[in-house]
Amino acid sequence: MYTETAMLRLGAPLRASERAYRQLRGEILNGLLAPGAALLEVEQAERIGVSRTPLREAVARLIADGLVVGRRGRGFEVTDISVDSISELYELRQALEVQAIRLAATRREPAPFQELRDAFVTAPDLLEQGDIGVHRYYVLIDELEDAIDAAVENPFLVGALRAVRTHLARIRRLARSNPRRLRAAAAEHLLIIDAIIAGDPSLAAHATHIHLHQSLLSVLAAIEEDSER
Amino acid sequence: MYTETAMLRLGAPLRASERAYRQLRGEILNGLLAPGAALLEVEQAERIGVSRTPLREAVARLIADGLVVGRRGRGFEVTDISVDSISELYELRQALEVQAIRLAATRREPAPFQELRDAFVTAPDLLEQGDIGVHRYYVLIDELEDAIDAAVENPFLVGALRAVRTHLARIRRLARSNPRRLRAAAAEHLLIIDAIIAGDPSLAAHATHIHLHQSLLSVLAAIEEDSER
DNA sequence: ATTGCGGTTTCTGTATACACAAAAGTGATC
DNA sequence: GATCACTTTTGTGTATACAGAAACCGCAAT
Repeated sequence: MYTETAMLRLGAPLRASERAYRQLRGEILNGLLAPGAALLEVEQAERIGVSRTPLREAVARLIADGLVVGRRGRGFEVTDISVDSISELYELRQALEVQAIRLAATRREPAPFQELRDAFVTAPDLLEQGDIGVHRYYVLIDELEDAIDAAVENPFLVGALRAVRTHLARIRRLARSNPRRLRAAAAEHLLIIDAIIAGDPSLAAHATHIHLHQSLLSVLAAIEEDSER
Repeated sequence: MYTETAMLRLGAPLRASERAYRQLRGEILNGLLAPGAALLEVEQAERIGVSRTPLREAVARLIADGLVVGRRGRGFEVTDISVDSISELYELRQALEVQAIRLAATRREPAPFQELRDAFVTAPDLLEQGDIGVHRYYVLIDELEDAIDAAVENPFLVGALRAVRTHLARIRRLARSNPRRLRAAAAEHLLIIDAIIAGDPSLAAHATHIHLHQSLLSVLAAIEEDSER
């Protein structure tokens, strides 16, 4: 029956290892599995509902992602995020994003960025609308990142960026940005987009450098603030 | 992205998955397993002398390293190296090495670089001595890279650099550099080292940029030459 | 009270068996 | 001779069983 094969392809019974990977990754990124949390194979395998073999494969991928480390004797644990590691991550991020933006401004196809420009112009309004607006703003940023990735056309660079963004997702969680910072960030993004549209790699690179500098300062300040309470 | 440093005690027999990983990785890097070569689980497991489970783990790590890709229908194959991918890799490498050198020049502890400087001054002599000298020269470069990694003190950045160097090892194999290029490269390295010792991040960064530009040109020329024969 | 030791338990590392899907081979029919 | 259905083979995905090692716990000795 053709419906059967179709269902097998589309209805997508994901492989168990893939399911385990996505679930664990998601739980780590949204903080459900906190830094330092122990991952025991049998325990996690039962919880997720797969056997140990696919679970091990999932954990191996998480280790490669840098989200999990094997610990000496027993099991694995979720990597923790220190203030130092945030600064270090941003040193890598600076290098990658500046290069990516530079390439995007060089090879740009302006159309998608024109659309994004329009969206970012109205971003400050969005940020007046509370949590829903903030969420929409983050979606916008995702779209910008996707557009940049597409414009860069470099699997190596995009891959490295993806890895960095994985860690950033965790950092954002523990240092929620304030509205003022988000408005400033929107303006910075707008400048970057304009530089890409204008085909000015140097301007785009400098604007990105500044943006990331401010972003790091804001993150560190937010964490400082949190830890004082 | 750095791979698990493995919890192996000295003297302890290596885990089967680790053995499989190292052997396959080595064979891919030195060209024994050529780009495009198929990796069948059962076949490779028998050859290496481990069962399928650890072999799968090894392959998963190779995929994370970007040395192997899962292919359409069946099995896995060694990733191939196109001219395009070399240029792309160098775009990433530029970003990482420039940032690394910049940081090394900022945080430098001059001592190890002083020693390396002395060694690089005599590098041209080394290159007169045929293959043995060339090999020694490559060892010198490894030491320079190690010194930079240590000076950078950034696991994220160093991890990304390691990944890039993995791919570079394969590229070097298929584009052996000529002695003239190596002599020029030695001079370029000397300039970079001097900039680090002088604590001049900007000079070091620019010198690195130039060096990588020349390096890419040389690699592409060598490949062009080879393919014409 | 603390520390050293041995048994117990738990967990990982590895092998293997089974199930299911895809490709290749085979034969029959037109 | 070509094409299509069916069988066989091959290979992956998953579960599970087994072995060895590390942590835990209680007991005893100082």
